[in-house]
Amino acid sequence: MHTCEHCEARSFNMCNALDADELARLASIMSDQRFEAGTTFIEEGAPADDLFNLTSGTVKVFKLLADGRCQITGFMMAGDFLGLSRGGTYAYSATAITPVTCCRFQRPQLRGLFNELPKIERQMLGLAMNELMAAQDQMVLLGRKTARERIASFLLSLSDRAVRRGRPGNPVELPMTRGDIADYLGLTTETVSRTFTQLKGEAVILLKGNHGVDIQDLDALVEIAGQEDREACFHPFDQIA
Amino acid sequence: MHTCEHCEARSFNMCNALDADELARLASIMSDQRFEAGTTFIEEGAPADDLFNLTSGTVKVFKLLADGRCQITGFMMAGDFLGLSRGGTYAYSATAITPVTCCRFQRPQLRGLFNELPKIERQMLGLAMNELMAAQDQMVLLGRKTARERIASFLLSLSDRAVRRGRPGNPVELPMTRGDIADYLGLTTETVSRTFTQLKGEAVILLKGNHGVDIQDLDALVEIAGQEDREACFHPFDQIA
DNA sequence: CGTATATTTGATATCAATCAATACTCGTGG
DNA sequence: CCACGAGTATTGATTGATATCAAATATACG
Repeated sequence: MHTCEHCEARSFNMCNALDADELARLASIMSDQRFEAGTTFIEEGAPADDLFNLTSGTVKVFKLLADGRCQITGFMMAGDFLGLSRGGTYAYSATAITPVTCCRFQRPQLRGLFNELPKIERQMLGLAMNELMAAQDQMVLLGRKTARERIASFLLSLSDRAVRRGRPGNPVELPMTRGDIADYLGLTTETVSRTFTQLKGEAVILLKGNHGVDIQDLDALVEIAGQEDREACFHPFDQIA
Repeated sequence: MHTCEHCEARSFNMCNALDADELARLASIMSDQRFEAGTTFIEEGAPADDLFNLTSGTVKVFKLLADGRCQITGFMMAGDFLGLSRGGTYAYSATAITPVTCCRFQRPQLRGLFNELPKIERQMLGLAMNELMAAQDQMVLLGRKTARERIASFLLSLSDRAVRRGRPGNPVELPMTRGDIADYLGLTTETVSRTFTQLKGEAVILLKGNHGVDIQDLDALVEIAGQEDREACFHPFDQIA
């Protein structure tokens, strides 16, 4: 019997809003899946047959322009949903940047479940609202922040996210490459690297190899980021009604 | 009796998914409201007591940084919802840029209605998904497009939106100022102006005073925008399941 | 009409992109 | 265990797109 032991306790996800029967019903229509690092398992424009709920690992969600320019719209982790579609085709591409495990739902079956369990719909609405607010923060970052502010905001948001998931907020783990960070923040690899170096020189951070950052002066980092409200997750109702 | 005669027929909104009884129930908890141009009726951080559904006019939704930098995250029109909150306070500010009429819902009452009419929840989920996809397109624009591409994309998206609302797609109406456009596209007033002038010089557009643009060469504009998929609105289920 | 506001246009500055090496990391096999 | 190599990151020099600063027009509104 498939329960949700793999859904991390603090993660804001579908499972923790359902009772045992409902979980069983949910489990009956989902299958576990695993992707190697580097696997692109959702391609923008392809038929959107499945919906995924990550249980471990990190995924980059991105859109490409015709000439290859890439904008990463988010890094997805355990608890996050993937597979938003527009007119039956995926609205973005998704690539595993670490090995990933997830639950796969087939759309027709999920459709039925939605009618059976309105709770799930509410939960999804809450998740969508959270994503929407994160998207708005990212628009502020991309439209109006300097490279320095972007990097500081990024580190803080990764740290907050780790804490929310019950992990230490420091040091910050960076499973993605500098290029991925650049594609997420609307910068280039070189600018990301230079900015890290600069913050290191000011003793605000310490680089732990290529995939870790130790925050040495949190106050300074918050100051640099331009202290917008730190992100938080609430019950769906908080956002809508 | 309050019906939805003011909800524009082609607009993707709550009312057209409900039957007469449900509409009446909805009407019973909402009140009409009007705002003059220039009125800021939602302030980021203020207690989020109300939710608004626009019936006419245009509203800019924005976030401010501490030093006054502004990012407009969207222009809202008839059918759109306003009042997203985070922990009981509004997540953004909203200012009418033309005279605006809207329906106001008080949260506690709306909360009850949600439990009564799950349809509304599904409709809201669909709206949220559409907004999320628009937000992702905007991230691509802000993170990776040139000023020229941003202006072209903006004009096309306003045109599409007008068509979807049953209005002519050309000429494009621009109720907002150059400064608003700049704050939406992550540019400055001057760059917006220069880019309009440039496109006019290439006979791609024709400026009709300060608040109108005639698209003279649609193909060229699409080409400049970098032809991502044109936006479209679908049934909520299309996006989720 | 005249005044305030919004827009356009011009000159210059600047931040980040680009182009170009160099250095580091990490996995692999000798 | 170390050397190699491919990918990844850093650093440097220069360019370039857009911001900034500064007038000059145009538009809208009382």
